[in-house]
Amino acid sequence: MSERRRSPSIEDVARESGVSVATVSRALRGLPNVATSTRERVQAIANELGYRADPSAARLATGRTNLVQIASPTVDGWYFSRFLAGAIEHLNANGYEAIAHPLEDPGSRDDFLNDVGQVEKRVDGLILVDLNISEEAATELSDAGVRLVTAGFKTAHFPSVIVDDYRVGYLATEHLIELGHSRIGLISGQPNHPLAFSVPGLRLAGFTGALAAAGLSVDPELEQSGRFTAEGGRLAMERLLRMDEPPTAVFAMSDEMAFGAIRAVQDRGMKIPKEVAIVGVDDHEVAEMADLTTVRLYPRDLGALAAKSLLDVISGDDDSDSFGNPEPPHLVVRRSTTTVNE
Amino acid sequence: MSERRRSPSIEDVARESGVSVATVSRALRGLPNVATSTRERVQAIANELGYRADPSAARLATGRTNLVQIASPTVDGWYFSRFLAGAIEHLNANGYEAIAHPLEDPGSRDDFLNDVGQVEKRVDGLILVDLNISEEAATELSDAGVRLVTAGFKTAHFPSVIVDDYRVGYLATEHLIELGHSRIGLISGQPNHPLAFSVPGLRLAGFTGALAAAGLSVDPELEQSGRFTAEGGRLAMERLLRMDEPPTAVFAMSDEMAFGAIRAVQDRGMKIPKEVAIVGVDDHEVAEMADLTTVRLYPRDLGALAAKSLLDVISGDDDSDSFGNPEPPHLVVRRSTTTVNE
DNA sequence: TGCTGCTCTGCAAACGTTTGCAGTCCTGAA
DNA sequence: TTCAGGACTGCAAACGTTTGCAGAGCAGCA
Repeated sequence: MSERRRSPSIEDVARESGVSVATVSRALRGLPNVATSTRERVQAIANELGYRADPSAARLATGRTNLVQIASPTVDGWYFSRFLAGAIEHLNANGYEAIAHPLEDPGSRDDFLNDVGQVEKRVDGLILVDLNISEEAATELSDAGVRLVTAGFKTAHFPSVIVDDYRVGYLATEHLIELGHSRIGLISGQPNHPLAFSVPGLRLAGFTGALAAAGLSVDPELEQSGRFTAEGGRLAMERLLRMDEPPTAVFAMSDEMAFGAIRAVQDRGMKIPKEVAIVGVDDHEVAEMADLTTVRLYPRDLGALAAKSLLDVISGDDDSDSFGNPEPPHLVVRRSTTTVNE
Repeated sequence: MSERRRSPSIEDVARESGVSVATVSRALRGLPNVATSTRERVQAIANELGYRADPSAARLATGRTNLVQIASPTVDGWYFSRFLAGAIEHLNANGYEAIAHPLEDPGSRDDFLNDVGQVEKRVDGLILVDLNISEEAATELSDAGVRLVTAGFKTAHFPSVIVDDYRVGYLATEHLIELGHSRIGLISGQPNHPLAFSVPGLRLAGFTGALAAAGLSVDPELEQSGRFTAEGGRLAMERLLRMDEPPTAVFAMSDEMAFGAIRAVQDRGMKIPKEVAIVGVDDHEVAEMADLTTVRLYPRDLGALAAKSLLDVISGDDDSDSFGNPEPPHLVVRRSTTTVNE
């Protein structure tokens, strides 16, 4: 059993180098007004002793934690995991650690909302991704002085970084309409909680918007929830195909659901895109292999941008409420909708 | 601009309820030896004031952070994001927050190794997943008193939670051999850093082990790196197919690489499994849709198990070095290797 | 020489908890 | 009636930093 030796404190460094703790603190943090000679000596001793400032003590003294929390519906979805990766990379590069905080079930969302006012003491900032928050909650957060950036939706109080999900729905649907389809199915996901996933609503709006622009009516029966999973997409597509008058094209709100949908179509022995055309969203790595037409998103970039924005807010230069938004979503046409541009 | 009011401290609660801060602290944390009446009064006041103990101060006083760090090669890979999800869920359910810390590039790995000794002051525990760490580094960590659980590999010093990656390679390869293949390609990933991804080596060992058991020799030319991405898998497969004597079957170390490989085969106009059989690893959601034979893993369960183990270690009941391991990997046969069991 | 102002350093007060120790009060038994 | 001991509470010392303020020393200038 190896001994658990107490790690050196700032006092040890001070004693060893014959200066006060204040000077050590200043020397090590690169503050001005410390003689070069002392600074070097202190650094040497600190190095030798393997000293690092205790984060808890520093946090207590400064009120800054160098911690950022990222709350998202999930941590393992295609979109969110990439968002996380982009955000964390940027945060780590700037000396912050990232607390990943998925809010999968309504229970954890309630918990989260309950002590959302305490967030300010736990972390320096918060990134809320694709989680609708009520205006009251936003006000409370704002009053509590929480540094917050939202991603994927907007509030009145905080800067946000968004993807134009109306456009996503519009582009996909417009594409299908241009190909001559008029009976278009929708595989969506469902919001259900005060802190609900905000994306489906916007994509739905884009979907109906495109239909309306083309003078087409929407048939509510043609919308099926796929719960944003491949399996859910497959089941949704099966329901659509079983209808008396099935759609000739389908817009799935995510590639994963589209994959499931493709499978359901193939299992019925039907041909894509001849009998059913399918378009997804994301441009999942597998989409290319599956020849899936899709609306490409850039979650990793978005995460990085959200992180950057938050750090700006934290450091005080939050002059503008809107930060440069990333590459807008755009359509990538493949063979799941057309055989033309091979 | 809304006012930034200072949040109430324990002193405010104490004054308001006419007791000392010590009593407040004890009352709120449910410690014994506080009269029920006082406890209730204090709780009421605390509630009314919206008081929550400042985590930084509590951490400084107790030395416990209620923070756990999870270091993994990536945060957005299929496997790792699910591992994370499982681990975080368990941690959050037990009052811990999780710091996600990807170590994508060698630079960040070096940084990580450098102040790995300081980990103990930042968090209560550390989960290291699929990152080979040298025995010296492990010793250093152990000496520093770091609570650590490794996942995906073992060290002499810490409990671990593992998936039998030798078995993964063996099962996949054995399956191909049983189907009559003798010239089997391998799409792998490459380790390159002291803190390297440890999985490929074991799967490779299982691969060669199975070949050896069948009296087959290994042709080093048949191993191509796919860098654990779909695109990489596709390129690797293209290289294999261009060989003078291409393999009749391929074992890809991940489903994503297998997807790319499938695509490469199809682009050549070749048939799966007739001309090339393919087996992957993971049982990615899309694998079923792609009819990909694969070795199924349970990363989410593994993450939860790792978290559980770490919490056991933290709370002191780390009697055993090995914790129940999760469901072992097993083969899921689909049509990318055989048309028989349709 | 005397004064101003700058550079460097130290003192000590926060920051907001937790917890060992000691004290007070009270109940019940001898 | 006395005393032991238990239940409850408070005092004050940590925990390890950061930072406002003031002082010491010194150089430059009048």
